[in-house]
Amino acid sequence: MARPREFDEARVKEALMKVFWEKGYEATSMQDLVAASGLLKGSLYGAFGDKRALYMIALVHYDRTRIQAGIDMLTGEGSGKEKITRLFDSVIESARAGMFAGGCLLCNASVEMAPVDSAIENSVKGIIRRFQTAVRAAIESAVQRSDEADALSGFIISAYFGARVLAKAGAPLQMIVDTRDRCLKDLN
Amino acid sequence: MARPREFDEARVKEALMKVFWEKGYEATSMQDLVAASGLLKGSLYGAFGDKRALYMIALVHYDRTRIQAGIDMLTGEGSGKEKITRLFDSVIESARAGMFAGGCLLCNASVEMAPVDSAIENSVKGIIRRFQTAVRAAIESAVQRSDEADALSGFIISAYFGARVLAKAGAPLQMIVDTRDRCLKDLN
DNA sequence: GCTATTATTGACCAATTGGTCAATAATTAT
DNA sequence: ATAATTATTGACCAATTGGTCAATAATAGC
Repeated sequence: MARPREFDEARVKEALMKVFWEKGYEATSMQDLVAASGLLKGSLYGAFGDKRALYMIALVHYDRTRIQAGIDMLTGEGSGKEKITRLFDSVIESARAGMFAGGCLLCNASVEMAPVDSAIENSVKGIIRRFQTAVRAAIESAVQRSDEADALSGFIISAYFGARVLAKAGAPLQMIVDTRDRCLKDLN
Repeated sequence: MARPREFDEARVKEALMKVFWEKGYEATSMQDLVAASGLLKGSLYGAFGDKRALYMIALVHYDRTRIQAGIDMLTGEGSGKEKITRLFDSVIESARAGMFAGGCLLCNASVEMAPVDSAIENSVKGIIRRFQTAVRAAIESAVQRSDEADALSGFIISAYFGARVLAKAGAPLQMIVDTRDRCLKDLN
């Protein structure tokens, strides 16, 4: 009944996300998004909305791909200790690789956008909640008393976020390794 | 031999810092800095340099005031456990207060500026090093084997950064409390 | 008082910002 | 074929961006 879209929505979302991921919200211009997506400004507005809406879409896409991949890592097989190890090893790996300066979009959004955009804040909080729930489930069997899992999961999220920030700052890799090891200490 | 400055340098630096602290680099305009400092653009440029230089000055000022205050907390009297407690309690306190959205300028700079400005990156790394050294010194006597202090200090910095990010995102206060408690666990 | 030096001022700049819109194109249902 | 609907296009916009500069003002040394 109407003219069909010429672009692949998933591919465009991925492209938009990568720009915000690497540069942050404010440092990203509509020109950057136009260049990365292959769409023209008018099309971006027509299809998705303004810059804020694009950022929100990017965050949701990050959640559904990268965060979900992390949660899958925590949900798969292996002991709780192995799962948390994998989680931090992915940080170490990407820090070692260097190059891509994005870090973790969820962290970035927490620092840059959550304090100034309540819709983003709510979204970020929801993602953190889901993330923590997955961590809790992963360690529930790896901990002595199961009520420890609650507090431990919050703490692990903190350490994870901190490690991501340190990695982005270019701090010594050893700090991240130490963070991982300390998080694993009481797990089995 | 020349016309004297009409402004109080320390006061201006404090004002500049607060703007960058609250809004970040990109979201801060020269107009914001002009308004906050009371100086005109030309004076800011003449006295300090361009926007990047102003940010650097703000970061150094943050180091010499806020970070130093944190280090002083770690250097004063009390057990290692008490010192680390104080450190995290300051996060909890400012998270509870809400209102001021700045979080920790060092964290913010790690996320926003370190990856795109090598001068800032170096400065951030230096501050983190000093911070970690102070934490190590604070816990050296609070730990069983003194070689633990090395790894533990890196981990505590991670947890601290993570707590700051979670606080800024508006995550549940309980997560930060849990982070603190877990960091204190092996200290005495 | 004059000179040299530096600070302050505000007008000014090109470039870029996020965003709009009317014209055109490509569909489907009739 | 035509009408209705939606997508694409690129020119266009006012506002703001970071930054410059010549004129003026205030000081210290002579």
